[in-house]
Amino acid sequence: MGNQKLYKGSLQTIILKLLEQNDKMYGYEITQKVKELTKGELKITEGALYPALHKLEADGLLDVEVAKVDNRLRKYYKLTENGTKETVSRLAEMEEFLRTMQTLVNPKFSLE
Amino acid sequence: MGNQKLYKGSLQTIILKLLEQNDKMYGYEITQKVKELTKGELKITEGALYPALHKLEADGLLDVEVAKVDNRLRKYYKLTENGTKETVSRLAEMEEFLRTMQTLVNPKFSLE
DNA sequence: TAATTATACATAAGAAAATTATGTATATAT
DNA sequence: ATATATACATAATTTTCTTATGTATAATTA
Repeated sequence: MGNQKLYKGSLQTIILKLLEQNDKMYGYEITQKVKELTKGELKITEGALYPALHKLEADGLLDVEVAKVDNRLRKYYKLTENGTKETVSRLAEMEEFLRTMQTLVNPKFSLE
Repeated sequence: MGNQKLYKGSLQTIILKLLEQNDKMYGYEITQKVKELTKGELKITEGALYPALHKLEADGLLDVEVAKVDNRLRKYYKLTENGTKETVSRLAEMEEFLRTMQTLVNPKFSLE
């Protein structure tokens, strides 16, 4: 770690991608899933996650459904129709970004 | 484009990398070089570039040398000794970030 | 059984890093 | 003559995060 600032700007895309794969997830589950997938490399903080989820919902990309499990609250989020479309384009942008950064920092691969 | 916000946090690393390859560069030259290398994908704005250069200099990673060419001012930046060290670690962080993001958005490659 | 950790949500204050707008000035191309 | 390119700079604002704090229940550990 120590490179957390590089992730700035990519949180929404990460959330959308996870929801594309998992149909519905709740906030805490997302933090754990990301920790697991990245082997602890990326830890999403609550102060970043919840505002991001609220924004995606406000923008019409996510629907929310409240559930009570073991007497504890959970908010399940899933992609709306618009969210599904937006996810495709966000992922395309992410891939382009990753390719571009790779060519910048590792010019060996820039001519492929 | 449209994915400019993904670059947030990576500008310093880009600058350091270019200076590692080119010994010394001035601000405007950096913007043109990045535009060229990324085929127009990334356009560094002056409002981002100059404050970033000033910060890197203030942090002791860059030295500056003023020159006058064709009656126009140029500020040439080059890596300090510390800047060279820091560049190595920033690039390592960047590569790790790129790998992690790749596994998140493209799980096909996550088990390599 | 008391205290800590894990689960699960939330928001507010502040920092970092951009965007956008604006400013100055010279050289070159139309 | 005017617009574009070169070359620097900063201020206001926005976006997105970190850090700190708050509430509450469940499970684990000392």
